[in-house]
Amino acid sequence: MDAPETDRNIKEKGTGGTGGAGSAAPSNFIRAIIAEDMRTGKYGGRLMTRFPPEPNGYLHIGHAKSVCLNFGLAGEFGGVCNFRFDDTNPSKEEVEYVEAIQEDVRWLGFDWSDRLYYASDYFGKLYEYAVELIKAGRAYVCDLTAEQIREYRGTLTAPGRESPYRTRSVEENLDLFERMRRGEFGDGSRVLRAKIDMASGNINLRDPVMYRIKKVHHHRTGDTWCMYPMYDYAHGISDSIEGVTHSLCTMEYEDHRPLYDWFLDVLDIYHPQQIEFARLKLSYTVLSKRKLLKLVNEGHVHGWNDPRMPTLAGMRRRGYTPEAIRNFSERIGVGKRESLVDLALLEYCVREDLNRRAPRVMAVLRPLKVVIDNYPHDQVEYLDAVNNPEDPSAGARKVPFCRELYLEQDDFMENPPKQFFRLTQGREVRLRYAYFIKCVDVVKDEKGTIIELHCTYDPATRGGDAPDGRKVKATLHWVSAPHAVSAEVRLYDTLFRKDDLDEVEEGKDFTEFLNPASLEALPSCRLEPCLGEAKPGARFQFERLGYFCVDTVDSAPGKPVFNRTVTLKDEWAKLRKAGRQ
RNA sequence: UGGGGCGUCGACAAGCGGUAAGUCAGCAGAUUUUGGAUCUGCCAUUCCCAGGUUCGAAUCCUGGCGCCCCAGCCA
Repeated sequence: MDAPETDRNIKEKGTGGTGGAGSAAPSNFIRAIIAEDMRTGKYGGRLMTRFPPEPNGYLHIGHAKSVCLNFGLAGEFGGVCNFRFDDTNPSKEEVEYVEAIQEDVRWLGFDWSDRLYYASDYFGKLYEYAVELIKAGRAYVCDLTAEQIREYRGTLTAPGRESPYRTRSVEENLDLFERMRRGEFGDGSRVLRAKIDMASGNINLRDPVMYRIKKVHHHRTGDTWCMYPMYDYAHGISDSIEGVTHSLCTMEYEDHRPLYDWFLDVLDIYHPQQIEFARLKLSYTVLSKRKLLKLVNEGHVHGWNDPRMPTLAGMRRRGYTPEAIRNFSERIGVGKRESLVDLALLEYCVREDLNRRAPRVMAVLRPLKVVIDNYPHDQVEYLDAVNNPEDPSAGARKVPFCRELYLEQDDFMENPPKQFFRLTQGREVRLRYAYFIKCVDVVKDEKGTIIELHCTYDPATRGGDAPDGRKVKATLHWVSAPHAVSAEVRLYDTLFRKDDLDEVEEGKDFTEFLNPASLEALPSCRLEPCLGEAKPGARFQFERLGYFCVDTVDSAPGKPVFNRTVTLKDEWAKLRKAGRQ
């Protein structure tokens, strides 16, 4: 195998690692194994990993962990990572997925150069190896039905029985296998099996199926084949053909490793090593393609890219950044034990990234009309506002201010608890970048709902500072009523009300724990005028509220729809919540 | 006496015989024109349990206990 060493896997700057001295990346057992193999020259100083998704669904945050691990480690040690679709089961796989998956990995920031492969590229070679195994007396065609094979397999505690077809001659097996290939037999009528050990404690070794007949059109090979190789047979050989050195997969494949090794050993071909790590579990969501598919198919969400989905497509639409996800992948570590990662860690990672880069703007989600009684009727002032206090290079902008404004309904309380230090009657607060105002009157409708506030402002506090040095306890965001842009803003909460959805009691379905309040759409929010022309995908911090991005699907020119990516940390919300309990 | 894996703070996670890193969460305080950000301090005398070896054990040994995975012609 040749070993391209100049390819770069990482488009953007990687996260560093322990490959070099003084790096900050935490160590993990896989990095340690690779470092040791590199040190001893086990593969001639070569490192090749691979990311092998099956194109039968969209990638989710759990896959991101694997992508970051495989591409990240390769980048760190000067190796490469191949992109390979594990497309051995055409009845479940679709081109829609192969395209979406590539887009997701590219978006995450990784580049596989020209190393895009498909297990189906190797169908010919796989067939030849199968013939070789038959000739060596290590594989046979079995006529048992699926049901019979299951019966003969035995149970977890009882050994299996050998198939009556196990002793067929090499000639007969060769003939039958060739005729299987030619399509002479019906689906499910025969399979090719490896001849290993029907009494093995490891059920995977009880003469596993290598090929099954499936007269199904394949998205790449068309109708060339009417039988397809099974994962266990195809995967190790694919790794071997490509010259992979470290084949990383999740823990449930640990029992398959003896089989992975068996095929390569018996065939006596290049032998990569399989290493297993624990798959990611994230609180308040599900990470299994089966469950995600169900959410999509049953309409619990609006597609794979619904912003509430833990798919990369959903998270991207929600406003997550690749940097945040890569950082999250690094922080969670890699181990062998099952663990449930706290959603709060993911949210921390997005906030950390967005805090640095998202321009700040003001947006009022639940508008409450305010009239500044002593402000001139036809006057408009343009006040200076900082775009990002974390980034001076982001500059400043002008924000219009006039007599009629909108404030957030939550920022006014008639009978506030003592911890509430926002606006109330008689109290003075600051309007960000504008003036100190004091509430002098409250207007209600016949039902007693507050519909308007009357305030006075202090002209001497322009910009937000009082020349006499007096302080206010709160600074509120606001928007000029006549200048405001109206837009829909979608607030998201966790998709589920339960943190660990594997802990669902017998007889209950995980969908029973869906959060009915996971989406709240606010149709008429009032935004600062500059937001009218925000481009789809653009991310902002709405001051005091959270990070939002322009929806790429439902926004129209001049009529943006915003998705809340994540809230800001909120002391007041915490106090309120504690007070209720 | 089926096979395999795993058990370190509320959640992740270092540690590899020399006397429990770090991060998130939480709590307290400083600071603040975002109750944001930032900064400080606190948060495992103890590593599933019980024995043993050792001057010394989360790390080694023995025996328990607990959790996860495997009986697709899925991956």
